Amino acid sequence: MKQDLPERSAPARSANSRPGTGEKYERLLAGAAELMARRGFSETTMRDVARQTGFSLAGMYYYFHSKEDLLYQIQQRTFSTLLEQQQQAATGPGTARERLGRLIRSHLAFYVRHAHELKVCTYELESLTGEKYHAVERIRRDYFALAAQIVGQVMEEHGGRPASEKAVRHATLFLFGMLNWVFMWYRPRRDGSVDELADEMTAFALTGLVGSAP
Amino acid sequence: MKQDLPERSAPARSANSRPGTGEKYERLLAGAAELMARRGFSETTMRDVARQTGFSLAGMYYYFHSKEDLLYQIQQRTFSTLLEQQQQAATGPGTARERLGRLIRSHLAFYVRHAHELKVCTYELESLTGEKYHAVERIRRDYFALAAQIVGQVMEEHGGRPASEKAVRHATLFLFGMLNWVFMWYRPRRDGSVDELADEMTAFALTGLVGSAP
DNA sequence: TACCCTGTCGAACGTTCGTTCGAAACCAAC
DNA sequence: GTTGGTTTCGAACGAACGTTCGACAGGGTA
Repeated sequence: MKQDLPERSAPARSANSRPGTGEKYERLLAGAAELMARRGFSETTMRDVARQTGFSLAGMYYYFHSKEDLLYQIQQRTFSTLLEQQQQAATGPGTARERLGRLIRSHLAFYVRHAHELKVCTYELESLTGEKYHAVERIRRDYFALAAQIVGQVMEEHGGRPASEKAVRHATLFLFGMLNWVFMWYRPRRDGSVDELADEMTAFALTGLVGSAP
Repeated sequence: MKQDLPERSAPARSANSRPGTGEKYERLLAGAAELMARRGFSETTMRDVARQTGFSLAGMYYYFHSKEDLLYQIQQRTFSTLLEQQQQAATGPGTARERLGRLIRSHLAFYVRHAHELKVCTYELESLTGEKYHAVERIRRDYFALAAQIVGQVMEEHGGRPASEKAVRHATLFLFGMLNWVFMWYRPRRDGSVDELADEMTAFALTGLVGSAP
C-alpha cells in the first residue's frame, strides 16, 4: 500500500507516528542540521546522522519518511520561525532606517542562535524537489518581500520619491548577499559580536564605504 | 611541465597522458563545469558528464585521474585567469574609488563570460581535499587580499587615515557577499546588463542606500 | 608487414547509499 | 501475566556511484 499521491510527504506507516514534536525528534533535526551545515546535504549520509544522534539507522525512519523529508522539516521550521520573528522586528515603530537596522540585527541574532539550521536553509533549497521545494521557496519569497519593502522605504525616505522596482530589488539582493555570505567567514573570536557586526553592516548598507566612519 | 604536487593525484597510467590542453580536454572541462554549476559537484555523476560531452564513461579517464581532479582543474584554471585579469584591472591608474569600480565591473564581466566555471569556483571549494584544497584556497586568499587592498584605500582616501584592519576585512567580505550572491539571481533579461549592474553595485558599495540616486 | 603509441570504450568490480522488513524490546492498562 | 500499541534495531535489498581493466581501432614509422 504505497502512497500514490503525486507530491506530499505521504503517510507511510498507518496513521500514527511522527509526532512532529518531542525531545528525540528535536535532537534528530538538530543533529542532522549540524552535519548538513558542515558537509552539505548530499555529503551527509543517514548513517552519519544516526551516529551523531545515537539512533540506529533504521530507528530514525520512525520519525520521518525520507532524507529529503528530514531536510524539509529543518528548512520549513527554521524559516517559518525566522520570518515570524522578522515580521515583528520590521513592522515596529521608527524610521525606515531604524527598521532596516533592526532587520539586519535580528537576522544576525537569529543566525547566532540557529547557525546550522539557517545555513541549511540558505544553501540547500535546491536539494528539495516538487512541492517541498515550492513550499520553502514561498517562505523565502515572503522574507525577501519583507526586506524589499523596508529597503524601498529607506530609499524613498531619502530620495523623496519612490525608487524604481528594479533598484529596490537589486539593493535588497545586495543586502541578502552580504547577510548570506556571513556563514562563510564569521567567527566570533576574530570578528567580534554579532551586534557589532550588525552595526557595521547597517552602516555599510546605509552610507557605504565613504559614508561610514571607522 | 606537469605538476609534481605532494598530495599527488596518483600517476594512474604510465607517465604520459593528460595533455592539459586540447579541444577535447576543453570540452570536457566546460561540460563538467556546466553540470556542476547547475546541480552541484556531488550531484553530478561521471555518467552525466560523459553524456553531456559525448565521451564514454571510461574514455574520460584518459584526460584526468579522478572526479576530484576534474573539479580541481576547473577551479585552478578559472581562478588563476580571474586573478590575473583582476590584478591588471585593479592596479591601474585613477583614484581608489575608480579602481574599486573597475574591480567590480571586471569581476562581473568575467562572470558573464565564465558563469558556470566561476560558480563552481565560488561554491565548490569544500569539495576539494588535501593539497588541491589548499592550492585553490591560496588563490582565493590572494584575490581577497587584492580586493581588501583597494577597499582599504577607498576608506583611507575618504577618511583621511587608515581604517582598522577589521573594518577593511569586513567591508571586503560584504563586497564579496554581494558579488557571490549574484549567481543566485541574475538574469540578463530581467536585471539589465552587467555594466548597469556593476554601476549599481559600485554606487551601493561607495555611498550605500541613502547616498545613491536612483 | 610489423610495431608502437595515442585514444577510446564495453563491461565489470567493489563500495556506499537510502530505504525496508520482520522481529524484538519497552511499557502502561487491564 | 497477558495484551496491544509504541519505539527500536540488525540485517538485508536494490540501485547508483567512481573507478579499473583488457581489448581494440587508427595511424605514423620502420
